[in-house]
Amino acid sequence: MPDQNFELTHFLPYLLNQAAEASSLAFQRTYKDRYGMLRTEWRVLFHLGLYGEMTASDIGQRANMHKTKISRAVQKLTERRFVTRLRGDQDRRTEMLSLTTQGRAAYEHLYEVAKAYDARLTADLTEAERETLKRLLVKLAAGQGSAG
Amino acid sequence: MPDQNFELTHFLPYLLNQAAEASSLAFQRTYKDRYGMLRTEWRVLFHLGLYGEMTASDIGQRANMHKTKISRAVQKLTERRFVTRLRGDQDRRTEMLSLTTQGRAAYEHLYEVAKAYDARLTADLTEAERETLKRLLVKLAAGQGSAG
DNA sequence: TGGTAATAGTCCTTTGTGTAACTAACAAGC
DNA sequence: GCTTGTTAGTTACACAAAGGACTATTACCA
Repeated sequence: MPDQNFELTHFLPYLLNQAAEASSLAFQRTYKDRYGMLRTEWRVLFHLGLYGEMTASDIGQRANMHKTKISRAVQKLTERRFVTRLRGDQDRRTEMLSLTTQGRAAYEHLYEVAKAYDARLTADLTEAERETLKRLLVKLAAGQGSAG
Repeated sequence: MPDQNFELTHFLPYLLNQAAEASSLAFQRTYKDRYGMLRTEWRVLFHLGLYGEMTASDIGQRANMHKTKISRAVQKLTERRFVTRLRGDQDRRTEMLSLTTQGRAAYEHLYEVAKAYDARLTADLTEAERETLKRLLVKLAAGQGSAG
């Protein structure tokens, strides 16, 4: 019989999933209801908004997203006139992605929404806690501890 | 133009998702490769292992899982002889779920694996960090800050 | 006891994801 | 300039997830 000092609610992957799901579920509405976006599309939009023009692969590397996801997201965003694609001159396999005026407007709106939402989520935390939490999450998201 | 002091990598739902995905992906193998389980099935198994017999709805409440997910997970676990169902006497809509000998063996093995994995994930963290991280995640998973 | 509402659990349909195969373009070696 | 290998992005297919509609049973209440 396993010792009971290790609980399911102390198991990190489980906890992370629960927290991620809970926080994403509520936030999803902000971009789904108004812009009909999926999470993948939201991510692409934000990458272009925050970091400027880039190609699909660039986004893939930064966001740790598979290229098929991005391909589909870009397709949707293009259909909805949020993003334009421009074939590269030197390398004609690549497409440079950028926001349209409409896309930028959506991004800027959603940016404020995200910022407010994040602030609300962490409102109860001390500054130190907030800093610790985010630092550790970044670490886990990247190489995850000594598991690397 | 939004101010740049709010980055995507500081946005809590995004971070949580990245960390959850990264940590779950690696861990998945431990139960998928050997027992052919999905995450939902793993969760059901662990609930029964940790907290004893209970019904599908009980698990749903504890794990914050939709009943259809549980229904399917239980079906699979039953097929594989990890779980048995016993129709309730008083209320014949309910089914009491419990682990078979084989199910308990799988649980006990996976329990140790989970414990070791969790320890490895948090190996780089100080005791204080570990405690803070988990406490905040529990909070976020439940009511999420002041978002009510 | 007959009617309405609520609950446990399943089924079905739609949507999203991951993988592998594919096309097109480029790069290198010979 | 051909062959071989690599990379960017798309497409196709199989698998997993999410939700609503459905069935069966129970609870409430006149």
